Amino acid sequence: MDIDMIEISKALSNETRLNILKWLKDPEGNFPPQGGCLSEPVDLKAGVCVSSIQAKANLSPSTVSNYLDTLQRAGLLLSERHGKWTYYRRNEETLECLAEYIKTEL
Amino acid sequence: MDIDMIEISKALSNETRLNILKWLKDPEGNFPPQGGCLSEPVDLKAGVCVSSIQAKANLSPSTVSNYLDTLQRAGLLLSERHGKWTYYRRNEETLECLAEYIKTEL
DNA sequence: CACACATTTCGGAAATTGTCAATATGTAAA
DNA sequence: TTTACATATTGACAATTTCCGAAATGTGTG
Repeated sequence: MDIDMIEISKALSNETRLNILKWLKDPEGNFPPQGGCLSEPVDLKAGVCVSSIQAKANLSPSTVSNYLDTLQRAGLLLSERHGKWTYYRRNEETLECLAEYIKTEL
Repeated sequence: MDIDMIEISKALSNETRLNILKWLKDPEGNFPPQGGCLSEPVDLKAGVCVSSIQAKANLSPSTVSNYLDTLQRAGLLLSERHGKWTYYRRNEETLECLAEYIKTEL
């Protein structure tokens, strides 16, 4: 796993994006149940849908969609589409690598 | 010690600034001896002067001066003036806090 | 198929950043 | 004090980023 430190730093240098990452650390505590796709085994383990994040961030859907894309391109989030919804969750692996990179490489 | 994650991320989201931080991890290996102030006990422990960093970064003095200021305001570098020279060195404390913050808070 | 809804993409205005040359400041040496 | 050099600040302009509304795309439902 290699870290693109520039992309990651850019992704982290915005308060809302930083908050999204923190919120997703505790989806049950920060978001309503994700009941969108009842027939699929989609629960909070799969992540949180864009509209829930958008409601909490209080920004336009397009902005939030962009932010999530930025975070995903940096490798900090993973997404999974189920029906109409895209569920985003943290990519803990990258977060761990990032902490390790800062400790050893930077 | 509290971490301003946004300021730090902005400071890190530039290749040259990232390189400066890495270069300063091994001043002896990356820079010539800093002999500017012979009467003072200034060696590489105090850091590396702006012109040495500027030569290595291959950017204008003003740009490098700016970058160093950005890194210092983010708490990632410390500076010490000795005579005509300003010596910059890493602030290991902040780097450690940053790794810790990412591991536990983010 | 046609509709409604979740999300993404596009286009653009405003704000920020990158970078330099020119200028200013601080300090040592002559 | 005059000069020379190291660094910092300022002003300018290009490039990038932020953020929105509008339009486009994808998908389940009637």
